[in-house]
Amino acid sequence: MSRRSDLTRLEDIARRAGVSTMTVSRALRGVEGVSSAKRAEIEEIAKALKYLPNLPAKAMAEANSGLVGISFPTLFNEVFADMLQGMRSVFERQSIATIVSTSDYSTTQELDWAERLVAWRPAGMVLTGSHHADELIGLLSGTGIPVVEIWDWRPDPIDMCVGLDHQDIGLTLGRKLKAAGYRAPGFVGCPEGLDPRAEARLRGLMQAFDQEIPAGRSASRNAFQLGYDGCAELLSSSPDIDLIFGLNDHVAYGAWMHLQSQGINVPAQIGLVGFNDLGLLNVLPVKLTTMRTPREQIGVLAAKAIVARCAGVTSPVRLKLEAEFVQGSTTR
Amino acid sequence: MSRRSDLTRLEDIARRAGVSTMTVSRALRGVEGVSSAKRAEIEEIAKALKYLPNLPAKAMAEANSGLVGISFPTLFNEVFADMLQGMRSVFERQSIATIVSTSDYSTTQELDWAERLVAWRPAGMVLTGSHHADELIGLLSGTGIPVVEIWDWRPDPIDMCVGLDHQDIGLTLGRKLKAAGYRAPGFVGCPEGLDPRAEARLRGLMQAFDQEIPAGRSASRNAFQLGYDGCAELLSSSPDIDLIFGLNDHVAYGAWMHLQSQGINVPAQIGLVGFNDLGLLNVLPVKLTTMRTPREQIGVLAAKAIVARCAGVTSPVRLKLEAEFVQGSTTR
DNA sequence: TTGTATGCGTTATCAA
DNA sequence: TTGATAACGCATACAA
Repeated sequence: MSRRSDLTRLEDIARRAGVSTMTVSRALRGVEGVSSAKRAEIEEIAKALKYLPNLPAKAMAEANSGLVGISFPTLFNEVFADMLQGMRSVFERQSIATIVSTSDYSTTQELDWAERLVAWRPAGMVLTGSHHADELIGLLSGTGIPVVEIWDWRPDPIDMCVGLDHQDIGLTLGRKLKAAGYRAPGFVGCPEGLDPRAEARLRGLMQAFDQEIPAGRSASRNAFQLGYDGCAELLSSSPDIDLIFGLNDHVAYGAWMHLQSQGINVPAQIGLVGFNDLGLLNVLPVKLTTMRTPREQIGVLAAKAIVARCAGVTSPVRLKLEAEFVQGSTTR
Repeated sequence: MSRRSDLTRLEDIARRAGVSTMTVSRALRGVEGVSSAKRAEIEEIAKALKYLPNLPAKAMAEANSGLVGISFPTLFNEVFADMLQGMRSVFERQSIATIVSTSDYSTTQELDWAERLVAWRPAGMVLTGSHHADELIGLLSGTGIPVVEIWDWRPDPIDMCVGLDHQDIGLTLGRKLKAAGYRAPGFVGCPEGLDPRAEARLRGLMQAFDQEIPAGRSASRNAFQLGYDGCAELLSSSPDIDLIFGLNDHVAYGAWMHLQSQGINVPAQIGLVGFNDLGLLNVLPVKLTTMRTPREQIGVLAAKAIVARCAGVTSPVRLKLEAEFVQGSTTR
């Protein structure tokens, strides 16, 4: 295997233009200090030779690859896909490539990924949530890599954070529904240690209703199914509830399908509430009561925080965004 | 900004171990030609010093970053997320990082991404479908980068391909339903040039029924909504249909919701067919008739093809996989 | 405005 | 089995 690739290098352009490699480098990077005549000529030659920069070489010279790593629990969830979309819209404009990974809600997997990522000397990294393996801090400290934790907000992030205070949102939602007269809430799709955000929301909800946190099963790959089955279980174990909280919209959707199949009237007999305000809900014959979360915005702001840091801005970004109560027809 | 990072380098380990950098390099890579005593000592020191390889430097020295680029039309579609999952399961085992991009069904965007990717000197790239910008071939030719086109099968891929013959699948499906006695099919979510696979399936279906290809709107971000609205339109424009093909399961799902809302009995009055056999369908009170596509398997095989090529295997992979007819209760 | 010398961390090559 | 040297392609630092 030959060591040199046959792709055009700065040196090839330099030879053709009769200048030094450095002049070409400066010209193509848009750095000051190149006469506009030379710059134009160099750009033309570069285009003719179909020059593509050697990014690994650039990364090595700069001790920074310019890559950004992003870790999500899963991509089988529109919530994370939305945040990813938001980040991409910013990163693409800057020609920043992203290395996306999924951790399956495992801090160990997240840590493994982080180690492999650091080996790439990334320009930044984005983590979902605020629960991480202990070793992660040690790994990151001293590297100077900008880190943004998203989705979760907390006062003392590793570096920066852009997200929601899920417990507070749960509390707000719970109070709203308590004020609407609901007294006996049930929960479908309760987390069991996998999803800390869902747990935090649940804590807030319970606080509003002065209840214990129920045990339950977590939202797995098929949240619809979980909602459907979970609703059936809930109705048989707690027949006197007057309100059902779904862990998220998907779960609530599944629960709604089950309530329909049982001929239970929503909201007359039982109220139903989701979380996130996902687009898929538009197809429900009824509008689900839920909380709208600014997912794409979170992605945009997180990406901008990293871009700004790379540009030298050192402000400590800690953004707590709000969720909006969406009154649907599944609650009174 | 300091140029040298403060992370451990091979040289640091070499100094501590009293050997040369090359010996450390060989030892940590598992290359033959290092005494087991030295190897053990070096590995220990590397661990103590928390050595993480400098991958950009490695990439430059080898003229190959080891990264794999993957392009999808979108990630807001479980189909692509499934294929991604399959690829990841293979690449993660090999510690191969992936740069994933979405093209929004635009060959121009795909081309832009490909250019940026080639600049990374990737070990391979995966493209969705067989429709690409003309310039893409020129860009890739001579680079030696292994390319796999997935989802679509075709006899003459750029390099390798792993996918389905969508037209043939449409034909099979259409014949099956014609044999079941259906005569007047309608289509919801017809593509308009965006999704060539959907068009190919549609051609196959139409061929089975000897009909013209209908005009229509493509599946956008919210396929449920499209199915719901599209079904309404279809019923008013073609009241005498006896069968509805959804562009995919999501669309069919939306259509089903609309049929329910209109009190139309499925399959007694109208049959309904989807495509893909997605997990979300488990929550439907009825099992949808559809075609099951081996999405994760496609991903796994595509990734393995790239890994094999990197290992020196030169076999021309061209895999046509089959889809399986799933008889549900939405057709007779 | 332009060029020269040097370094980035790793691997290939060849010599010992 | 080990080491010295050169090279990968680009950017920084400094000189002209």
